[in-house]
Amino acid sequence: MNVFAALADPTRAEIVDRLAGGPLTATEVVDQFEISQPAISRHLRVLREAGLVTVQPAGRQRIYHLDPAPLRDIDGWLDRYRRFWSGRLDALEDFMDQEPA
Amino acid sequence: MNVFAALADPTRAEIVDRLAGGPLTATEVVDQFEISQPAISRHLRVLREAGLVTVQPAGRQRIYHLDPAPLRDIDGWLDRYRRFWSGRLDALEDFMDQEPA
DNA sequence: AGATCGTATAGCGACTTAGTTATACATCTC
DNA sequence: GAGATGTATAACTAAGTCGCTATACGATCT
Repeated sequence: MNVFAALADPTRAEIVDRLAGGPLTATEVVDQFEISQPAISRHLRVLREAGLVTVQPAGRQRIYHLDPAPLRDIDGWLDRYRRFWSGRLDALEDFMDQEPA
Repeated sequence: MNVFAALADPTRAEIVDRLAGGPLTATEVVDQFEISQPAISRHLRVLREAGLVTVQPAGRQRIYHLDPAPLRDIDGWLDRYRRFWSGRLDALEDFMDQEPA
């Protein structure tokens, strides 16, 4: 559901990162981390529920693919804030005119 | 610390959204939500610790400003994934053409 | 069919989180 | 200085999360 929550866990963020390099089976993901297979399975479930990955069954294996849609959503959400760092000086100035404690 | 974790809470995400419209005192933030003042105070603390807001004391008030730096960081992190939705067919192909062991 | 493999789920414990009310504390007003 | 105001912290509770081990279950192999 909440993509930010799904990405908040460092293990999950790293799984997403690895899947950016191409699909992986569940076991291949397990092999890249120190934690147990059930723990990875659960992370994959959370990523699935967040829409960040899709599964393609292949016999007894599950091939996990990155689904970039939620990341694109975040990119869109960031649009509201880009003015703060995209060279609009008035926004920057607006942001700057304070005395940090 | 973890910006994603800070943004995972819907109340905090909305506080960030409101601060994009300009600085607000703690009380002004409290007035925009149904939850208690201490709850908001804690959310503001989390946002502060995540670097998403800065505080400027003004007498007994605290003026909270959005700090876009962590959002810019997310924007940078997304660079690794933009190829997935920015129409580059070779990247898509790159992503498709593999046969996991 | 029976064993094995790949993966998911169940159930538990330790820890964290988000809310509450009560209270502390500094600042302002009188 | 005394009271009020703005904000943060403390103490607690309910609920969620993340790890583990044990186990279930379908797919494959023999």
